[in-house]
Amino acid sequence: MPRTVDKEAQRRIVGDALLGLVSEHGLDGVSVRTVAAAAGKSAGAVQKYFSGKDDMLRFAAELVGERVEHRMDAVDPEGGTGAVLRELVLATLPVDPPRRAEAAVRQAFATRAVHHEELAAIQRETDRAVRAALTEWFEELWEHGRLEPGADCGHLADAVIALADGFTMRMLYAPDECDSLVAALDTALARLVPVG
Amino acid sequence: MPRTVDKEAQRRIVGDALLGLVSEHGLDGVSVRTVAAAAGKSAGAVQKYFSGKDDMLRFAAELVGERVEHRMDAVDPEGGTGAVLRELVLATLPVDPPRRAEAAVRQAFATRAVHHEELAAIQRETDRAVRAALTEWFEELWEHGRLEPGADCGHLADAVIALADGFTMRMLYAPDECDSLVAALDTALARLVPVG
DNA sequence: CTCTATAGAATACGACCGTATCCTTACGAG
DNA sequence: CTCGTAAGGATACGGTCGTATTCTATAGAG
Repeated sequence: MPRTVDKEAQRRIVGDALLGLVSEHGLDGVSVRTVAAAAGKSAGAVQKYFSGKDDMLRFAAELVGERVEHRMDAVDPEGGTGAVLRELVLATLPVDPPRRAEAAVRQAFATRAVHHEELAAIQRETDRAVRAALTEWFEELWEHGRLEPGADCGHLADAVIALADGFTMRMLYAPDECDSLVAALDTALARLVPVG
Repeated sequence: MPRTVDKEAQRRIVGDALLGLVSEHGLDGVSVRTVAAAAGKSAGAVQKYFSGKDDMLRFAAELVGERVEHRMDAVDPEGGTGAVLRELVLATLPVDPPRRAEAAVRQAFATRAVHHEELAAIQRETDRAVRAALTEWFEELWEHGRLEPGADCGHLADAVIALADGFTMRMLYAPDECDSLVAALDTALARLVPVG
């Protein structure tokens, strides 16, 4: 067998370049050629790694999912119950350049998913994982009596996710209101999840 | 002076066609030609009404803003305080085909606004109006003692908007979870805004 | 070393894009 | 009625898109 190369590693490099491009210019700035250039490769090269643009987008969307879950796992360290939840949500909010870049990417893919069933399935899978983790976290709180008896942990998780996504969207196109919005988030979380 | 025509009316017709196209295929499905076809006109005709595609998008974005405010004004009739707030939020959620179409359009423009300052300004203006109305509504509640004394009406409005936007986004790419998400919204609203 | 299959670049092709430029038609002022 | 002007259709142009195809060079098996 002749010359070979780690295809999965190359796909990851190209996927990273694609996500960088999306964070800067949205999905509209993504073409096979611009992605290849951003990855330091020729357009012909990326054609060897992906069967087409759709394959590229699907791969990148899964990369985004991985990153979200990884970012939430990284918060886990304990602290005040309310503070941990706050950090859990802030981890995904566009409050600094790197988080803003990632949030812009998530929003771009979520919007494309509205009319793209394959991407929608990936979005739903990511949501399912995040929701499961959050629900489990709430259930632990509940078992320790730090949550009122009647609380529905699943609904609570959905509400926190929606709150995070909603604030994310607004912060993305209104960066100046970021501080005020974080304050609003804090009061909302305090009301939604009254830490025992 | 020769033959004339109501330009603003024509702009509105073309804008409507554009929004219909966006609701079906996203902003990617929008080109001067496709919009013209959807409006039953030739591509050359719409060029007489708009200075370019950007002008067209800007006009359509303002149309969306008008519709949102109009839709919220239409809810106003009184009822149980909690029920009114619920209806106010549900009015913008994609719970049936027409509302889904409008929500998809809003999300598409919000996402483009992330990298398009002109559209972002329009989004912020719409948000400002909605937030002001909601804040005023909360302040009335507060003055009637139906809200706890320390409540920050502005922050509450921001939280409700974020909640609505977040649930909207998720419902758009996960329509099957719609019922469950509405249930989560109800519990979230009950906790966020404890109706006296 | 030789040969072959692959990496990767370059190029080609047809489609669609936004916009500019005609051209024909028909209304309305004089 | 006549004529200038706006309406609106048709077409042209340069550019970019996704993808298919072609070519060269190189790494590894024998």
